[in-house]
Amino acid sequence: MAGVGTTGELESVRVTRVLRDDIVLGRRAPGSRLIERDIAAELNVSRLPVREAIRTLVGEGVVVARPRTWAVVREFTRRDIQDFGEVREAIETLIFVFAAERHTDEGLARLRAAYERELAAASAGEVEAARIAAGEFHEISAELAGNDMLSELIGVFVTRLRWLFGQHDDLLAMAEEHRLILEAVEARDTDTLRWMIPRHLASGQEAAERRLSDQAYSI
Amino acid sequence: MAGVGTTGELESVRVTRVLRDDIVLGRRAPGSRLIERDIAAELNVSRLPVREAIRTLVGEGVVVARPRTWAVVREFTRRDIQDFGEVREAIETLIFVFAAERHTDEGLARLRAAYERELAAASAGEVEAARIAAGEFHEISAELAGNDMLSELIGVFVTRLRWLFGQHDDLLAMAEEHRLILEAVEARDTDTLRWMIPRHLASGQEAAERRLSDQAYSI
DNA sequence: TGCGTTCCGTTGGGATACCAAACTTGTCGG
DNA sequence: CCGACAAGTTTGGTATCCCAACGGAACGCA
Repeated sequence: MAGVGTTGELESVRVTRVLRDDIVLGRRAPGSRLIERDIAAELNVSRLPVREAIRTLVGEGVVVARPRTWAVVREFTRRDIQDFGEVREAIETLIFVFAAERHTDEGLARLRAAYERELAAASAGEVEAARIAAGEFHEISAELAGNDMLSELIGVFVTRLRWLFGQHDDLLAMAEEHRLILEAVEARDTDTLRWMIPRHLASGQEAAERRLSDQAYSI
Repeated sequence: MAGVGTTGELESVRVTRVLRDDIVLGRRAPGSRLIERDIAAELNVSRLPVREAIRTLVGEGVVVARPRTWAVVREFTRRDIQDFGEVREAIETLIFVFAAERHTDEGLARLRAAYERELAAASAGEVEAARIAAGEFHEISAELAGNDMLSELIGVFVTRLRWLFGQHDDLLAMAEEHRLILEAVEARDTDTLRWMIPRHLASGQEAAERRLSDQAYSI
């Protein structure tokens, strides 16, 4: 058999990861069909894990499924990105402000480590590694915020986040913004964070919207 | 067979609704087991729709599932309710402020209709009807906010919301608070909303926390 | 008695085969 | 050009079977 013998990992989790990466990395284009049987055959599994994976990705907002037809990779419109940004601004402000108020030394060290991984990868031009580290920066911040619900939310957002980051060209600029956030969190400077976050998001947002109008993903 | 012939509704949707109501209405207690085979037998369906339903409810945050064991109805701790409140404050503020800025006359009329249904039900002592109308008040507000992502979020939150409302005894007080919100939205008075929402949430929050410490749901 | 270990029944994850409902799509006729 | 219709696809669901992993209780040991 194919990838057997890895670990006790559930097939549905594996399939989810494969499909998610396919989508985020652009190997499955927005609008393309996700047909259970075909995917099951490709990955040497039954339709069941594929079904679960598709549900999960619908929950993460990168797949659209209507009853009794195929699901498709979601096509993000300019409007979707704008909506996402509005919500993200509120959530991330909450996260970083709470993180500033509640972080421990141990947690801060992990946050700094993620930033340093991101910076190193960005400097070396390792695009995917930088994006993953950037995602972790956000996830760790949510943990520092000491609010499980925020972590849960970020967990769902992070796929869309990866998609957005995929559109964000200037990795070094993003790392620099994360440095400023890191320092504000360390100094417990919530006032600075409250005006900094919207700006931070705006830069990634603009890049995504620009890219979108170029490639005309929307219908 | 049992409830066949209703409509083209998907079994998984029906099962989800049944389980959700069981949980929110307290017919399935926090901590009680959700065993696929048993539930499937109870509802005369196969295990698949039950599986999907449980996944959905995990997504809505009212069920906890670990791999390869039974799922359980979530036990909310005081901390969970506090975390939820913090996030909800940010999201709902966003919703009502945007609703105030962006609502149409038609939308406002629907919001008022929901409020009036809530008030009527609360006055008549129809608890469940009042709670449903209160939930719709929030959902319609999210629509008025003109941000699909907010609607999506509320859609996920609404089950937990119903659970919280289940702890909220004074239906008339809640309806009165919704009237104040409704008026502020109508007047596009965002400043008032920004300080009103936290107060509105706090009242429901307190009731939930009080009830929790009485019944000692947590471990 | 207190505690770690072993063992067995239970339970979910997955595979396979099959069917019905309904969604797509292409075709034909007005 | 548009709508009705027919054929092919695809999902949702059922029914079974199997296995690995988990939970819990009995057991043995210190």
